[in-house]
Amino acid sequence: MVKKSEKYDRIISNASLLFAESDFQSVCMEDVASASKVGKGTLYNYFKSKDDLYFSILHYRMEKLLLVLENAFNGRDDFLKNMRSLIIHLSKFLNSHPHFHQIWYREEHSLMRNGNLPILDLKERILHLIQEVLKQGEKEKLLTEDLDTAFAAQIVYSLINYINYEGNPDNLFSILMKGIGKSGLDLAVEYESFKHENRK
Amino acid sequence: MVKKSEKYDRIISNASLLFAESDFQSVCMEDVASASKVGKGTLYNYFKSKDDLYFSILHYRMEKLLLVLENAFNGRDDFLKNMRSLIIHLSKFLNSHPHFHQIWYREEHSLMRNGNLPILDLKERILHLIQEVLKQGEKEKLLTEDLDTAFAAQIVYSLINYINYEGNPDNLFSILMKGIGKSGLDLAVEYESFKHENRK
Amino acid sequence: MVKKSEKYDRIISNASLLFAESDFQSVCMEDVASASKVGKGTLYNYFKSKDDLYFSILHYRMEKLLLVLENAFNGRDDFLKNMRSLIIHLSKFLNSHPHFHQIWYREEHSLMRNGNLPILDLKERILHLIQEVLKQGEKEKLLTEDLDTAFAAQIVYSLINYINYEGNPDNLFSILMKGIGKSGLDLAVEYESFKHENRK
Amino acid sequence: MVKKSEKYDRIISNASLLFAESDFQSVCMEDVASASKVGKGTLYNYFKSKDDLYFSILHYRMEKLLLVLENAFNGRDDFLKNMRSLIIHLSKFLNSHPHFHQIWYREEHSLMRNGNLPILDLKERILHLIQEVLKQGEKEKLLTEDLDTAFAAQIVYSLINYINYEGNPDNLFSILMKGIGKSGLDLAVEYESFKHENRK
DNA sequence: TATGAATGAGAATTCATTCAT
DNA sequence: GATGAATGAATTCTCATTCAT
Repeated sequence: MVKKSEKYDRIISNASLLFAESDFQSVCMEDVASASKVGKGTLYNYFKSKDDLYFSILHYRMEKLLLVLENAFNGRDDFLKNMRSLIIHLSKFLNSHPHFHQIWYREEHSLMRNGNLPILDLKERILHLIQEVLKQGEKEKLLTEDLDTAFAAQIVYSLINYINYEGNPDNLFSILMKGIGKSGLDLAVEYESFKHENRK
Repeated sequence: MVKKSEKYDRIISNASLLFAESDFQSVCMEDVASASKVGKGTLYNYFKSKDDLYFSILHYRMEKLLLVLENAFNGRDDFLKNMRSLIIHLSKFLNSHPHFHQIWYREEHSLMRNGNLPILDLKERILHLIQEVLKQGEKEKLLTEDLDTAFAAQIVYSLINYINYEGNPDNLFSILMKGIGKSGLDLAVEYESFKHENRK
Repeated sequence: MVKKSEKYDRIISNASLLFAESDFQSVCMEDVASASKVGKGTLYNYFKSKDDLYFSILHYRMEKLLLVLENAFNGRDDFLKNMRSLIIHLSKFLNSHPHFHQIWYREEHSLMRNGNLPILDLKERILHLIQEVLKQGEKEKLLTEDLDTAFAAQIVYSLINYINYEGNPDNLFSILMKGIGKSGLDLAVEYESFKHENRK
Repeated sequence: MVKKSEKYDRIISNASLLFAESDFQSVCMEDVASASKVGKGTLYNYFKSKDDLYFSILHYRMEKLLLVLENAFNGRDDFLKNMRSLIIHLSKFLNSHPHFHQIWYREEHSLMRNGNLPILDLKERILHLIQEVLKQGEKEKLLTEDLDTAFAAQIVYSLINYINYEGNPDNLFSILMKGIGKSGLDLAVEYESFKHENRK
């Protein structure tokens, strides 16, 4: 599913740039074609329609992101390590594909409205993965008792879109950790020292 | 600037609904006109262009929202009361104008890109207001020392879009309060009890 | 139903010419528009689509033709007079609208295939009218006994398309009259002398 | 010219079906290729263009039809036998190639317009053959005196398209025979009895 | 010879905007 | 002011044809 021709990749990349710069309707297929150095008709050999192209960008990247996150999450490590790994890989991925990031953010709502099932499924799987990490934290008694992990996963997910627009995500996650950590334990502090340790 | 004819209001309201249901390009002036029970040409007596109509929706509502928030914020009350007031009024406003809420969320990014100055200015003023409230909390020594209030205001702002989509915003803000509150103080707990007090 | 704007008429006329000269797909809306001296978009104010325009030509003219034939058929006159009247009016009408005639002929088969109901209905009514005239001839004992008038009407109808391409329709109808007339009576001869009478 | 590869035949057959179902522009070379189980490029080894393919269908079949009719017409037999033979073979041929029949009918007019010479030539030769048979009838004093045989051949030709769409062509030809037969002789009656004889 | 990916000319249709009434 | 018929620029998508393999 992930292996496609080099030309498919090229179109996805160039179209991402254009769609990130302007909105869906302001980008025309002619421009996508010439930016990708292919003929207009060629686009339609790879994508059924403009809509298909647009959603393929999301689907293709989200699929790859999910793979990255699945690799980043390692059940054997402890909660803090896994959480940090998740965040770092996520951050890196979004940095490598800023145009995808922008489109993803923009489409959060309309995706639900339009009911694009394959993409909604990918979103569910990403949320599920985050929740898995949080559940581990719960087991390790590091999180607020009675924390609704599904709800917390949503918050993390919604903050994803905030990462990278503000450079260093550590400030944000420091607040997040304190917010969801057990009172008295002050997870944020541990998280901070944890980072310094790792940097050595 | 805020006082306009009844017809202006009607167009803004009906257009909001349409623009919330579909995206900018999918809504045509003909539909806006007939939904508003005016002729197509009449729209152009009130708005220079379709773009102008679209951004007028944002501007008109954000202007009213700012008024509401300015009234809600009362320097004489204490931080918790003001913060809560802010949140409640915000929540109510967004509930009364769900279509505006949807459009606002959707445009967060493109606003910056397109550099629509009057609207960016309104956004700045809303951010500034939130920051003022946070600064008060800082003065009252209720927040994490060295908290970057501008940054925290951004987080609050970004969470605005999350409110109402998940019903009761209290869970969310409980986490937020803990996240930005001073360690040891556990602002979230105070916030919780504060709510119960007020309900009496 | 028959009263339409002058512009509607103009478009129908000009489009007829173009569609008669080339086939459906070879005519483009741009050409129809400029031939009719209207903007391209204006066509779509009068016709939902290119298909609609095409079939409107048929419908519009067939409706008028039916009116003409209904006026031509006069139950009080005798069979020969009515038949001749029918033929003459038909001939005149097709001469005045040669482009329509060409399109009508071309579409005979595809109409049935595509099941354009309003037009099929008009065709049925034209066939019915011809059959009425033939039934009168039957009553007057001028036709072959046991002649299937529905079938004979079909033959007359199918020969309509032949009229005018060969100038004087009298030769054709002389053969037709002999073919359907009662043996011994030689209707064709009567028909011939009838014409000469009328010319005096 | 008639002998071609098996692949040529296959393409002609499959293309006939498609062109009979839809009109020229609605059939695409891709469909013709896949229906014929050859690659798209291969079509262009057999036919210069789509137009060429289309007219080759007509030409190829009309050429074969002409052969059939030439064999059916036998100067030594009498008029009625030859006429009947002509009709039966024609009827059989059109029954075996219904898709060709449909296309042929549809193109009657545009052929003249487009001036496709090889096909117009074939049409002339078919008309000529019919006329030959009629001339024989004239010699045998079976037809209306002064009948214009060229004109009568045209009528017969134009009725070809009617055959098969209405099952048994005998009713039609009975009328035709009466129409062109000598008065008093009543060719139609002879024709009827002739058929019964032959069936024995 | 056979193939089918690539191409781009071409056509239908939409819709913001204008302007005569 | 209010209207909606007229306009044509702009855009998506199709498909005959080519040509490298």
